[in-house]
Amino acid sequence: MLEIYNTLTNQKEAFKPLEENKIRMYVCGMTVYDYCHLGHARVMVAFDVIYRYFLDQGFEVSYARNITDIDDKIIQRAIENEEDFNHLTQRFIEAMHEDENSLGVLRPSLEPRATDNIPAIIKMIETLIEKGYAYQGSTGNVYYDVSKFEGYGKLSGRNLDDLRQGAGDRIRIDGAKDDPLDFVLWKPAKAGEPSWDSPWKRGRPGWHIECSAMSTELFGATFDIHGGGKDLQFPHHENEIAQSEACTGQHFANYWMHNGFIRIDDEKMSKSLGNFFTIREVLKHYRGEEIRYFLLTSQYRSPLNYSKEQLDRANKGLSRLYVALRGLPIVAVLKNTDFSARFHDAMQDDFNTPEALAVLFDLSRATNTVRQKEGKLNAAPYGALLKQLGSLLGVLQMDPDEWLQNDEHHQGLSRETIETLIQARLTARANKDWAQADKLRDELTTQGISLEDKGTETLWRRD
RNA sequence: GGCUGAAUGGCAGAGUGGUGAUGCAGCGGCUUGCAAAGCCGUCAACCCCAGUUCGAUUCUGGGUUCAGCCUCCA
Repeated sequence: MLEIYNTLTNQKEAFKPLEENKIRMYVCGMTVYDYCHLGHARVMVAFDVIYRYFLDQGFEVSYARNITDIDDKIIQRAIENEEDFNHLTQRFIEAMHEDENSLGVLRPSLEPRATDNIPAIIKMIETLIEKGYAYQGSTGNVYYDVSKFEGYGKLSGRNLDDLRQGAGDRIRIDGAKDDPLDFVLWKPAKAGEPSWDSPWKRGRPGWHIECSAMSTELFGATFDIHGGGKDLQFPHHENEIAQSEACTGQHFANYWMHNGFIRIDDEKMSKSLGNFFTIREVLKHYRGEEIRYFLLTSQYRSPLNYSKEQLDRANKGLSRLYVALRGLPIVAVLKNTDFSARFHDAMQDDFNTPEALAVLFDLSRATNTVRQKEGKLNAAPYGALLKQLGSLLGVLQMDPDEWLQNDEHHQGLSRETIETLIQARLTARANKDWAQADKLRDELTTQGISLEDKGTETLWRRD
């Protein structure tokens, strides 16, 4: 039975979709005014694994991950760059898709964009005004009146009094608002800013409303899963609930899933702290699959510290798994094993990927043992299972030799030179000229090439 | 101040009321011309103080420390 930790109730719950066999999942995606960093990579990969697992379990999955392509920061960045805002957002959407490809992330089934859904947004704001949940302030902004919504704070475990008290002087008292906690639904445009016609002033939507409008538009008033980074729990998701439930009068998402942060030196990685690494920066030194593996070494809700050492370990861990697969013929998968059972138990326990990876290592050991004792042919079904389970995590799908010989990041010897040196060494070995053979091997070792003698042939890999 | 969540071996990171995580690193062996890889074995942990229990790292209470949210953030 699949259990998911639900942030709404702060406990693991048995997962039951609204419609049998069908899952509707909405995840808050990127605001596209800059390159994605590792924090974004974590959301992408975490929900990608969840998506893959649901698909593997035979569900029909509608997975929507929105793109916020209009907001204050986008406008500001466009002005700084002297660039049309559509051009800016298009650039970073393309960059995002490149990053996703590098990480082996499947494209969500839907990628709704805020600017494509302005009519749905306006419609929802109108309904909120009609129902008395929203009002237009003196400056022309349309605000959501949090005091009208009874359940405000239920996702983040707060109440209005706590919030008002905790806010202190951090929240500016905007004269146009009835309550400092009210948030903006529609914002009038300044001259030259991107804007849309509306029943109010010409302007643009506030940040939270797009997700309410688009998820409701795509999935209806109630759907199965709503996800995103932990930092969106408040206020973004809290506000989404307020907007959607006030508008439709129905329960919004059933399961809320929030992934933990990436940290640098035990501190949250974030744009405001300036301590972030973009995905493409890290890709200069490590491969996408290494980054992906690194992200899977901790459960998605736990914090995860980024360091070079961790990425190096990811490389070693993956090498161990790929070594087990190396040279095995392609055959049918081993059936009904304890390994699959344990793997699925781990995944069904709120997507426990570290535990699932542990199973892959046990399985690789079994593969190696069988290979040593009974030969390649008998080991192959184990390898096939290893690769199949790996596919659920989005790893181990490359050709093992290609992975181990890693042509992506080296500045050393070419393949041709390596092969030539290996041939020369094989000749020396055949003549039992160990001094010459060792000299050639040392030469390769200093270039970061490890050799493995297997009978009459020699395998090599880059460290 | 309010609200969350954490504290596990040298490092990373799961999990459990009583024996195994797993990976990296270390140590011994098998294997190898010697290595590498692999296999076998091995070392080693559960923040502190009470309580519940035959037994607690795991449950309860208190404490300490850390991280996050309460302001844009994945």
